[in-house]
Amino acid sequence: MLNNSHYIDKLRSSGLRPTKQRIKICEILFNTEKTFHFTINDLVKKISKATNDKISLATVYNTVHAFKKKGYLKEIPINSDQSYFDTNTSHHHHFYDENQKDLMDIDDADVEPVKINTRIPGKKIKSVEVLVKVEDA
Amino acid sequence: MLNNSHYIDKLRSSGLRPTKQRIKICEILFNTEKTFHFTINDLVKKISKATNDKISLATVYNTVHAFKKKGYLKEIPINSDQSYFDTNTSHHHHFYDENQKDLMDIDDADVEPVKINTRIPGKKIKSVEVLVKVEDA
DNA sequence: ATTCTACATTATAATAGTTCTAAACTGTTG
DNA sequence: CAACAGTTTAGAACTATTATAATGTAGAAT
Repeated sequence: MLNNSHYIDKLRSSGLRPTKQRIKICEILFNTEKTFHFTINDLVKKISKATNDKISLATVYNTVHAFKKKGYLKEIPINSDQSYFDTNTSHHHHFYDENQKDLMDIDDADVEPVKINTRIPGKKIKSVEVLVKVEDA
Repeated sequence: MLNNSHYIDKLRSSGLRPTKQRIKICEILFNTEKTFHFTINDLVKKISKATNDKISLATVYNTVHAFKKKGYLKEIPINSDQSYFDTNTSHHHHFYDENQKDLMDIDDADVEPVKINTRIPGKKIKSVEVLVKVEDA
């Protein structure tokens, strides 16, 4: 509950009303040194640890989608039974450990830029995402 | 309904009993020149077009998972409300058109090999998959 | 400050994809 | 052919997510 004015400004400037639920979720998602990955379920757990006032599940979904739309979160393409989100919105790719079901960033310096030498007429590239699946050696 | 003995052998040799349901699904998935992408729902529709004896939804799921496990199908990592499968099990990447919700192969010759210059200790790379999201230009 | 209004939150219901269950069925082996 | 393990099946159950509609609230206008 340090300095929320930053989040309030951020929310307001992107056209989102700074409600106490959104501010709390900002604190949980963005008050850390390190970025991290989470599912909605993870986030709900973090929220209930962090506060006594519970936030409705619908609001959690709404907020995560709103933040994704505003570019504060990225969704990671992975086939899983649930969606994964990333607080690291800079360009980078992922390792996915199928044994531990663990998702890790790959430092962008460790991936050669992916060149796609073909295009689809009338379409432009929106993103290029690499998922490296790993397993026990 | 051409020559099923091929599928029967294939199934038997991978430890799957060649039931009429599995053979029918093999015909639908593998009797084509071109490989293709499908969801479970797509497959169910194809089946009901192709045969009068309906196959239970549970069997479709079971069979697709069995075929995936045996390496006859690949699942494509994409966040969608449903799972996408690919009868093309060779190495290649995908375009995903978010407007049309259309998934397309990228010819492997059109993608520079993706170099990952880092490793996770104790893990080996199982696959490297590139998903190129496109949108209306 | 009070009122107004559009935006947010909420509990709950609804939906959709997928998995589970347990009974009936069938391919294979002896 | 008998026996058994693997398979299919319908339907129930489960899970993640979205929709609904009533209530609440932030910010602007008065």
